[in-house]
Amino acid sequence: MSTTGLDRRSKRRQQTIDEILDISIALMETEGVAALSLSAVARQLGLQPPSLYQYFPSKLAIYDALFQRGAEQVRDAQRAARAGVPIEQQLELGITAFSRWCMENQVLTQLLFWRTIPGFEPSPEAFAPAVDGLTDLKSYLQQEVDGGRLHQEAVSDDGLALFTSLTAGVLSQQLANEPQATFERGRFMKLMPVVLDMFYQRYEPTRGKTK
Amino acid sequence: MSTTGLDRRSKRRQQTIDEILDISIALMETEGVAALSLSAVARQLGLQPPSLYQYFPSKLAIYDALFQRGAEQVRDAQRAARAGVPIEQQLELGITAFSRWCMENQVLTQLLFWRTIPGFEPSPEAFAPAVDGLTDLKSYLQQEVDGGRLHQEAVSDDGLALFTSLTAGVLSQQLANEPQATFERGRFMKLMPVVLDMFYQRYEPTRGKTK
DNA sequence: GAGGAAAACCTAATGGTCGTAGGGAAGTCA
DNA sequence: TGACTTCCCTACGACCATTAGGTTTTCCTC
Repeated sequence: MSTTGLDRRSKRRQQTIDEILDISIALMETEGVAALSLSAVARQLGLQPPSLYQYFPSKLAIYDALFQRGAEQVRDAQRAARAGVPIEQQLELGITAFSRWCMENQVLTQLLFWRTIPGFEPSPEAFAPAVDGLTDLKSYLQQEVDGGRLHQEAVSDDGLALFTSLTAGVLSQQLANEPQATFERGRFMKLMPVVLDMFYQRYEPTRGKTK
Repeated sequence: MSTTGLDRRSKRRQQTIDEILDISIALMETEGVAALSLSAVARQLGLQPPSLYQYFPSKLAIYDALFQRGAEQVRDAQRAARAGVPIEQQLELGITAFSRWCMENQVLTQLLFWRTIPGFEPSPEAFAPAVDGLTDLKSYLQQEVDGGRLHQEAVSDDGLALFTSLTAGVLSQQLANEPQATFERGRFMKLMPVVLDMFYQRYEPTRGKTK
């Protein structure tokens, strides 16, 4: 009773914040990630531009919130895809979920994996879920090592860097050269299983010398 | 005699154009590729901003000229590296030259391989040298196929897409996560020979089934 | 319900951006 | 010298992010 008002107000506030982020994403989809305009957001929201400063201290703060949102979403999408699945399938399903999410959220993907917004660097808080994702990846690779499906070296720094490079490469090419494609039909996206396969071959457990 | 004046003038003009491009690159290096400001360029050049429109019809035209310049440079850097070298080394040397150029020209690399400038799409003219580069790559892969060092499939559309994805991936990760590194010391860059090796393994000529 | 605090929103203004219009000065050629 | 082109300028319009400071609305307490 005594807190209903406060709840009500802060709820409404959160609603507005979400709305700002939604509108921002929509605008970036049509105008480009770096072309986000606070005035345009305010216009769509029926507010005057300075009013947005009630919710975000600057334009970069909006990018930061979007970064965090994206990092959380892509992390959770992978976790959801891996939940309740046999261990030896988890890595592949995670990659698939990752790829699909990226294609369906290209704006956020660009923000997350290419750092091209002048002056923007994610805050530690916004970056935390991205670290989670990397930790998840490491633990799943470790599972594969423990299960005898990957060589020990796969979880080394080089192994991880290679893994992320392979996936980021396919993603990067798809976004830059054929962004309008869907996840299913992307010319580059369909290479995702291929590079995963190549990774497994490189870190074959039996004769897994890394040169 | 009669044309000295004209030559003189057009030479001076070309000089100014080059100067504008040089200043633009320098500014983008410190401020970010998307943060290029015509006013700032004019300031450094000792001109008023509108005067730049004598040399470029718009800001995007500057990006276009830079795109072309970058595409030419990276193509020629690779060609130079491969000139007069045994065939079986050309591909690797080309990749090395490519990687080095990209690390030393990150601004242009970003413009070439990530398309993140709102509203910018390279003109066919600016894109031409990039097509050359891809044609070069194709012919060198074909050489490797003919020399019995790669399977026929390596020059298929998938093979090419895979090749560019592998290299773009390493590059992408390096630029996004460790841009201040040099070519020699980059955590991801040193994976370039690794992914090249993986490519050769995937398209081994003897038992080269592509699954 | 009335009073007061806090939140939400506003207008006005600063200083920056790109790009256009139109005019003057300098260089070039007959 | 006179005509023509190129170069550069000032002035302007339309946008942008952000700050300052005032007003209205909303909500809680009394």
